[in-house]
Parts: sequence; structure tokens; C-alpha cells
Amino acid sequence: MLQLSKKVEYGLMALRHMAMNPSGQFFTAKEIAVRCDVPYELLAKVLQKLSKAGLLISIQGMRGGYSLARRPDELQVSKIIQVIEEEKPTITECYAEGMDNCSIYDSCTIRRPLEKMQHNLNVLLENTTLEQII
Amino acid sequence: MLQLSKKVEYGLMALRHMAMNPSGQFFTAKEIAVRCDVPYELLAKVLQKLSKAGLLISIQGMRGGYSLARRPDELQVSKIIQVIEEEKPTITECYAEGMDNCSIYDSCTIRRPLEKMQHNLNVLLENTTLEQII
DNA sequence: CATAACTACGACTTAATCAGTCCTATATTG
DNA sequence: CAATATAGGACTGATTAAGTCGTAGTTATG
Repeated sequence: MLQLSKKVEYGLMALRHMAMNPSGQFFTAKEIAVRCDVPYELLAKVLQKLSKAGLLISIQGMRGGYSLARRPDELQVSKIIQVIEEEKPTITECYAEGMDNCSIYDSCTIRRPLEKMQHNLNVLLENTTLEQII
Repeated sequence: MLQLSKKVEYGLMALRHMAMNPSGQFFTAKEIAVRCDVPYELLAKVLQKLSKAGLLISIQGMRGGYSLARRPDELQVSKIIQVIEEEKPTITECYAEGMDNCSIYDSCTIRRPLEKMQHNLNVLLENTTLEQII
């Protein structure tokens, strides 16, 4: 309940690992997986998403790897979650997907009231940057 | 991701329904289920938990039902979630269950850094009361 | 130019959790 | 004692998360 997924956890661990080392340095997925004791295949996909979204720079081929594309203080946790999960973190699905996916959309009595809570969560996740969780 | 469960949603809807009517009034599970357009059996269990935890007063038997045991402004969302889920809302399992349930507890590099975020979430959920989501 | 060391990406399997249903017991009223 | 509630255990099905596998494409280097 309200928990981060393993993918997000692994992603944060990897990003933290990179942020703790001199900027510009490149790391392979395998190296990070070993260091963070995390399943390689899963981590690899997470890194691919982060790279595709422009949060990481990737270099293919031998001597390739990943490197942070932004300064840690510019990297919001909300953005990291959004990229990895492919959707913004929402406390209830209708905020993300609208009425089409909610069978009681019209009769739902808490959608509007919960908007405040959602807003506060947004602020919290936007204000938390990678730098703060190093 | 970071979403409330249906049980919590239904619980909040039911509590809101009660809070919007004169205090002291009793409601049956069936009545609330119909009004909120929510599965009766599931809702019934949620109400039982809330009552067992002292957030609701229950009266059994014919002409029975549930009533709020506290004022809406005394009912924290964090408490409601905790009762329904039977655990405090945590962004990562180790905060709730400790090292026994986490295979990488020792090597986990983000547990301590994330404590700030967890703390901020706690504050948010504690400061949001039922009154505010009416 | 072949090979080793990488990223990229889709398909698949398994595990875990959540949502929902059903059944029975117990309490209370009239 | 019949009707209407809460109480609660057991079960099934649906959905999602987690993890695995296979393969293709890219690049440095001997």
C-alpha cells in the first residue's frame, strides 16, 4: 500500500550509485547490478527506460554504459517514478486514466475530495530530488 | 504505484458518507454499499475492521449498523489506512517489516536516504483528516 | 574482420497480491 | 422464532508485479 515498486527501488539505487561517483563517469548495467545486489535483467530494462527518457546518457557497444544526464539536484523523484512506471504516481487510478477505467466514476464520492491529497503528494515528490536521497 | 487499495477507497467513501450526515446517526453496511455503489461484502469487512479498531461504533442485530466513533477532524487518513490494511502505509516494505522480509537488507543503499521521504509522507497522511476530504 | 562486451527490446513464466464471492455463525428486535 | 443485522473464515478469480530468456544491434580492439 502506497509502496514503490521494485523497479523504482532498483532505479533509485542505480541513480544514487551514479550520483555518488564523479559526474561524467560511466557505469555498465552489470556493474551496478552487482554493486547494488539487484537482478541484472530487470535493472537493465529500468536503465533503458531512464535513458530513453533522457535522464541517463547511454553509450552502446564495448566500453559502453550509462551516465547521469542531469545534475542530481535537477532530478525529481516524481519524474523518476513517472518514467519507470510510464505514468505519474497517483493515489487513485481515475486521476491517471480518467473515467474510462473506473466503473463507479459518476457515483464516486471521494474523487474530488482526494484531489487535495493527490496535490500534496505531487508537491512532496516534486520537491524531493535525487540529491536529497544520496 | 503509490495507489490506495479498493478497500481503503471504499472505507473512505463510507466514512465520508457518515461524516456528511448528522453525527450519531447509524447506517447499515447494505445501505452504504447501495449509496456508494460499492460491493457489499467487501465493504462489510472494511466496516468490521474499522469498528474493531474503534473508529466506528457497531450495533449488531436487527436495526443495527455503524456510526462514527470520533469526530471527522479527529480521524487521520493515516489511521484509516493503517486499520484497513493492517499496517502503516510505507513506501518500501522494510520500514514496516524490518530486515526479515528483505533479501537485500544489508546491501540496500536507499533505505536510509528514503527515510526522509517516508517521514514526509507520514506527516502528509497524519495531517489529512476525514473532515478535509468531505 | 572476428570476437568480446556492451545496450536494446520483445516474449514469456512465475509469484504475489488484490478484489470479489460465498457460507456459516452470532446478535438483536419485534 | 422469523427477519435483519454484524462477524468472520474460506475460497476463487483477476490483475499486476517480478523475474527470466532469447535475440538483435552496436562498438572497441586484437
